[in-house]
Amino acid sequence: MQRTLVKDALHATAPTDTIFLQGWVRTRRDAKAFSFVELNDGSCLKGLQIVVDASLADYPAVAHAHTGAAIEVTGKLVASKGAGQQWEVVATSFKVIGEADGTYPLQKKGHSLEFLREIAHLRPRSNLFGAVFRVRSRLAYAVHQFFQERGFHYVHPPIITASDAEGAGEMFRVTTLDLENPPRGADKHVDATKDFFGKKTFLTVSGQLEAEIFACALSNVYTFGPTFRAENSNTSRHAAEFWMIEPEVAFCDLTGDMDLAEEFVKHLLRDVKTHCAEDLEFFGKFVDKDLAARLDFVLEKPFVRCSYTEAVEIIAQSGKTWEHPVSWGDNLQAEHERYLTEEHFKCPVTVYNYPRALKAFYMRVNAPDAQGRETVAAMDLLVPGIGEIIGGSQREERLDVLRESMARHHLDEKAYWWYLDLRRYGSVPHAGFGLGFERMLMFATGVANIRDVIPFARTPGAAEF
RNA sequence: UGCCCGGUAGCUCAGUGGCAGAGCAGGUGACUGUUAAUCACUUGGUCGCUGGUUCGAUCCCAGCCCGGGCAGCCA
Repeated sequence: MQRTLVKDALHATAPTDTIFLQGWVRTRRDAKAFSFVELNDGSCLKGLQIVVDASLADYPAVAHAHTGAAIEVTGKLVASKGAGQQWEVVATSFKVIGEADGTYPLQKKGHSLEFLREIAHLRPRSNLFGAVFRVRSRLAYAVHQFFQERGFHYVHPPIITASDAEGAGEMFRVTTLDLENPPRGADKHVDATKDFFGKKTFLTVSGQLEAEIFACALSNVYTFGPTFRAENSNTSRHAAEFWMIEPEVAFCDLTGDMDLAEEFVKHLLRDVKTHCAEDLEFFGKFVDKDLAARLDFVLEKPFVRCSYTEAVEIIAQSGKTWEHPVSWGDNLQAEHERYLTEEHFKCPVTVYNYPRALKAFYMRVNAPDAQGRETVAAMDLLVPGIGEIIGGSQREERLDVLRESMARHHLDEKAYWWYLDLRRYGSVPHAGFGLGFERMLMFATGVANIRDVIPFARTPGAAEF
């Protein structure tokens, strides 16, 4: 018999004589003559109430249907006599497929997020994590939908790379060399030419440089895949392995890039709001009371755009005492970014045109300002509660300027020969950005820790599961 | 990596320099419709680890381990 998902059963418009369900027991309530079993199959937040009469031949099985047990139920879908739900199933058959005894760690009571992280193999069965991972799935779909509908092509840059995408942080080394006894050259250093790829290789920290190649051929492209950073970062917004989306657009300047970023963020939030309404309502109730208001607010208003130079002035004139006072040329600190987006503008803010010295070599150099200060066409999108969610730039398409920037960063042109070739043959203005998928998910759900929006978090000292 | 907070039953937590506590979960029973059901009874402990102080340490001290928060770095 065909299985019906709880989600579909709950949306029934009429009673059904026979329905077949499979799932896991969330809770059970026994009376003298019958039991209530709440069945959840992950298809949606809510469970379906199963009523098992004590006269049923299968009734003894109910005693084994503890919280967490896997069950199969056949029965009639009927209007519930109780107050809490529209539909319930009166069982005609009730089978326990996989028992769960009293050591099952998930209880009906609330658990701390820290505890649930330690049982990452079971936490998807909780209300909160079921909701998180349904939203994660939908959000990934919305990413593809947004770009595909706009004529962007999905490209797959390599996970293993020899190019040290400068400025993006520490990299994980990939090697098959014997670490106990590596081959050494005449200079006693480890001989990387003996390694699997004949050179030093790493896990990618960004697919951007490769995406530029494809943008300069297919015009509009995006990547969406895992990204690795070996920084020893211990914060609620950093993971060593995360998913990143990197669109790259040919014939596009920084303004077009900021437009795309804003449209993209709004599309994702709008989509989740439409298609994950029940899960978002749950987050609004138990995770972040202001979630719904914040999402509406973000969708309604245009994001503020503010140049780095203006931002520095706003921060200086705020009248606040800063742990790190800022003057032109300094990096904006977390406290400054938070002030801009949470207090001053109370809105997502795109800060653009950063000092050249602070940013990566590939960013396009702007004309100096009246005081002769050099900036690059970079932008960061800051959102309340999280901070930087997007970082992007227009890329330097002029060969001579790019070579000068590389020299400033002490980069070897030979290692970037193919990147320079793009500027030699049919070079065009182009721009792109990177959006941290998990940070977007945090923003969309209100979940405060990145470890709780990724199935199995990889952070310094932690790679369980 | 730095600074700060924490670790007591399966979970959430209280507590004390002198026999280890509650609620929930588990078990037994009761209950004619429950919704984190309720009620009665009940099982359950290396008080993170190691060392020190003490007649006596779960409690005080030191080191270590683990978890969390913030900062830096970033998406």
